[in-house]
Amino acid sequence: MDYNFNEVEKKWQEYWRNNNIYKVDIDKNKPKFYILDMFPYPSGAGLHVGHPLGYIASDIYARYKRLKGFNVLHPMGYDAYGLPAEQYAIQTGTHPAITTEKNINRYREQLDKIGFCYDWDREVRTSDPGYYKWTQWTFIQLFNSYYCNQTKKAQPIAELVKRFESQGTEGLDAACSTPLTFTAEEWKAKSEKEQQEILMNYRLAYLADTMVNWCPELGTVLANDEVADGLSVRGGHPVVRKTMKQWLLRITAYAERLLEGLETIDWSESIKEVQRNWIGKSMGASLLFDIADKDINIEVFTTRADTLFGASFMVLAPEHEIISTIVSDEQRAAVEEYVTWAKNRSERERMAEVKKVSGVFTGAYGINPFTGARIPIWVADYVLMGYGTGAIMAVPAHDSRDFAFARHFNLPITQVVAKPGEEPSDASQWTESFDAKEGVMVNSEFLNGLTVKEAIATMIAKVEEMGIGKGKTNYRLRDAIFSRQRYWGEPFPMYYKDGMPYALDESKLPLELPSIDAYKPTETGEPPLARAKNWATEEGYKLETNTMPGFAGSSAYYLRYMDPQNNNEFISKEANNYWEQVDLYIGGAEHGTGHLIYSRFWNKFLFDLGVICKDEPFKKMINQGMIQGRTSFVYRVNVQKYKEYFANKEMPFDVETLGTSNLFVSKNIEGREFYSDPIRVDISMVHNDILDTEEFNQWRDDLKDSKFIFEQDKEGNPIYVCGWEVEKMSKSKFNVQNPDDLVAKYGADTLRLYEMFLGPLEQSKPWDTQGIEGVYRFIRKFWRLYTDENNEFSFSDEPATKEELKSLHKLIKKEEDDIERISFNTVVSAFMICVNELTDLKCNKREILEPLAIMVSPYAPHLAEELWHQMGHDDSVVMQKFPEFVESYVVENNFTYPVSINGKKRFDLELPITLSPAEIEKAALESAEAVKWIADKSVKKVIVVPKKIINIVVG
RNA sequence: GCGGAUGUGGCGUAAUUGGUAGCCGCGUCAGACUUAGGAUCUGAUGCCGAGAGGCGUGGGGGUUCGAGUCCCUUCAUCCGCACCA
Repeated sequence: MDYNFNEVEKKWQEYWRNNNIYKVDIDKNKPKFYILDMFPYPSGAGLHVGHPLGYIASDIYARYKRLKGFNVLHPMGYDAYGLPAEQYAIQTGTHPAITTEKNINRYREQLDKIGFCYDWDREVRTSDPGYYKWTQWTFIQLFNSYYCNQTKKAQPIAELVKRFESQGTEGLDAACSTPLTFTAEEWKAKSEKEQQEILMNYRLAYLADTMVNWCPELGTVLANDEVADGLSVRGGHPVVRKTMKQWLLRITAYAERLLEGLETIDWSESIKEVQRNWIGKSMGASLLFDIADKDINIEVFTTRADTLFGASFMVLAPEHEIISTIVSDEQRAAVEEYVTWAKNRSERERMAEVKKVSGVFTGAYGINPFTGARIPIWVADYVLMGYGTGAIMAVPAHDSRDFAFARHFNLPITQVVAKPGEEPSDASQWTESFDAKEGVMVNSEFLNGLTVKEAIATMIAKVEEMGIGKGKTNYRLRDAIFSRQRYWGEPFPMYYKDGMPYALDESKLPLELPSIDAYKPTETGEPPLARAKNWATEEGYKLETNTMPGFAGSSAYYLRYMDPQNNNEFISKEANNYWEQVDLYIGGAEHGTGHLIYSRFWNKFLFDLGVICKDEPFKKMINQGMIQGRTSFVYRVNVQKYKEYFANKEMPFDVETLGTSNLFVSKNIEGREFYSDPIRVDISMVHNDILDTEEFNQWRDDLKDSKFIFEQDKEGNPIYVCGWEVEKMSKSKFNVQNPDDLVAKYGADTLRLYEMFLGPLEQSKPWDTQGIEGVYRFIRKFWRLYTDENNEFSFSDEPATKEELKSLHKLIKKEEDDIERISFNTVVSAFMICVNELTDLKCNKREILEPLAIMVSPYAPHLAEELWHQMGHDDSVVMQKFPEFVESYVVENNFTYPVSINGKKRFDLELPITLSPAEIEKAALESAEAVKWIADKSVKKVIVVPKKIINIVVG
């Protein structure tokens, strides 16, 4: 009988809970450390081994920091609003709160079994009224704020009103939907409703008609990051474009700060790049083109102002409002047809046909402001209304899309940039455009001879001087659509009066989610909340029936953990000033353009309000990789293919007599890949890639008479060998590793260690079902260090030997070095080495084993706690201090140098560690081995790297 | 197309950051204890070679006394964005 992890783990989990070991409070005598996991959405499927990977890593880091004397905040909670519970509610009528509660309890049970050190007193749930009160509160603040581009921060909308009253829009530079100009008098003359409409143009949370991603299947709109390839990310339902009145958050106001802030935080380069792309800053110019024979002009945006002389046509997005004004009578019918066609195409169709060129001529012409040339204006859906001005000047010679368009419709192509080192050529003969921003300008009047970079600057200066354009920065980032036509989400704290939205008084918060009789839209197509009885204020004004999206509740949850029970303010100054921000955030990289950018935006807004003290929410972030499944396959013989394959050959087995429906052939039987179909098989029936055929027969009714063509192992025994592939872990692929099963079989500590041992945290890797045995052996070996052959604890109080100390000190150094690099797999290796060494040394000394138990406690907390108590301590190992690094972990006084002759290692030389480089060199050259190797050659050079290597160059 | 990574034994990986490549583990092989082993323990295990020795970090080139690590080039795989003017 050796280590009984079941008993031990249960005992200490109870002890930790009963003694509130992991409770944390503000303690100004200690430095703080805030380490956070992305909180999970509690789905019905429970956890698989991939989920706890990041949690285990953060738990180890949190425990380590605590041993190092930090006051560690390490909380956990639930992102409780989500579509699955609501879909389930629609189907079954079960209130999503009930489903969610059930799932949360299951999650909690699973998490507890792994032995995390969360302070559960700080748990938050986004669907708790006490929590979403502050989500609603933040929304009201957004509604009541505008963004001043001069002070570069959010300011109260009341200040804007005062400004309008005294000076109108004079001198105003604020983020807005459409630039407006009016005087103070004009403002005062407007009705209340008109004024509210104007303010809506500036609010950070505003209501507007927008093109949205409408998902008919889900009955709601989705944000851009919730749509991929024209399908909803959750559920994979088709998404169409549609204009609807929606709440939006003016995140675009913060584009520049979101971009700049990336420089100040310690995130992976790849995720920063994802965010930079998403923000998509590009600097260019906006230019005005007059329209021939009309008294209007069109504004275009370009990053290539230098190529203006090469603009041979213009293109408008199909949604561009000027189209109907400029279109000629002859072209009107064709244009209208095209616009209608373009508008009705789904996102998916559009994406699938990106390469297909389509468009129509409007019959109108723009005027090149420099040459006066008339250039035709076209409408085409490759120009997007949502970016820039929805209109472009097309320069086919230097833009591949314009080039394709010009080729298709036979429009002129004019070269204006000469490739570096080449003479200009006839652009109409080109097979592709020259898009690079290099080379020298040609055919461009005053720009000729300038480089592209110079030409851009010169052109912008010129158009600014002429008053027909100006330098301008554009962002790809769009305002975030914030309305969802669903039930299971935060209600907006807004009501409607005279058709305009107003915020509820803050004292009315939280506005609780009402009960309704069914969770789907009303017959008239209104959102589910319209079903609620008396969904109106006390005065009888109608309340908003949309709810907030999933990212609302997750955008500032990390702040609430600092002060989770505070019912009077979002977060107290005291709590925020102490905990400041998240020091280490661990979670998946898939939230790069969603949660992680919305959080940064909310954080910056709350910072502007003065509610919090840090401008960025997450100082350092680690993105853990995904754990993939390793799917096993069996191969079912396809009789037809089999007969075809062996048509002219002798058949190795007779399919007719063996039966034709469930005949499986082992992986390495010759020709198998040509006549069999792979079928996924549950990994629980496969050991070391060998199928347990009896279990397989009992797996499903339709397989109970299966027959097998075996291959032979080395001893000639018949075995059925399965194939395998790395895939996403999922129930339908029969490759799910359930943490509960693993905990039951090997214990939580083994699971924790093994998840870390699997490889670098940030890398995606398949779950290797066999490797866990090795870690399990290590755990038991560790246990045996502390126990004798009768499984009794026994320790010696003798002083440790140099060798034993060296082993321990090496481990301390390794653990301290690697944990800061979040390289836990190498630390686990170091533990294994140390335990192997100490086992060989038969070490049972207290002096070694006590610090060792403390050191292992972040990784295997249950085992460590048991050992600690068995050594006679009353307090928890969690509360101990990490052993100090002993500088002289190299205990010997000698150092062994590898000596190389001409870069080739020849022998080892042992020298005192105290020698200077010159002395080392001298000793090396005089050594007997060196003399032998150098022989008659002359020594040209000696390279000495102290404590590393000696290299002698001879010739 | 643009951007970000990553390439090391049969497999997962390591390498003191430019200094003896392959630590630790899996798998495999051999041995011990066993009626037995999907148990436990011990040893071996990069490749070629009987051996001495040779070859080895995707390929090619370079810098260096010395390169998995730095530079150039090329190939392959994965991920993200994508008609963004």
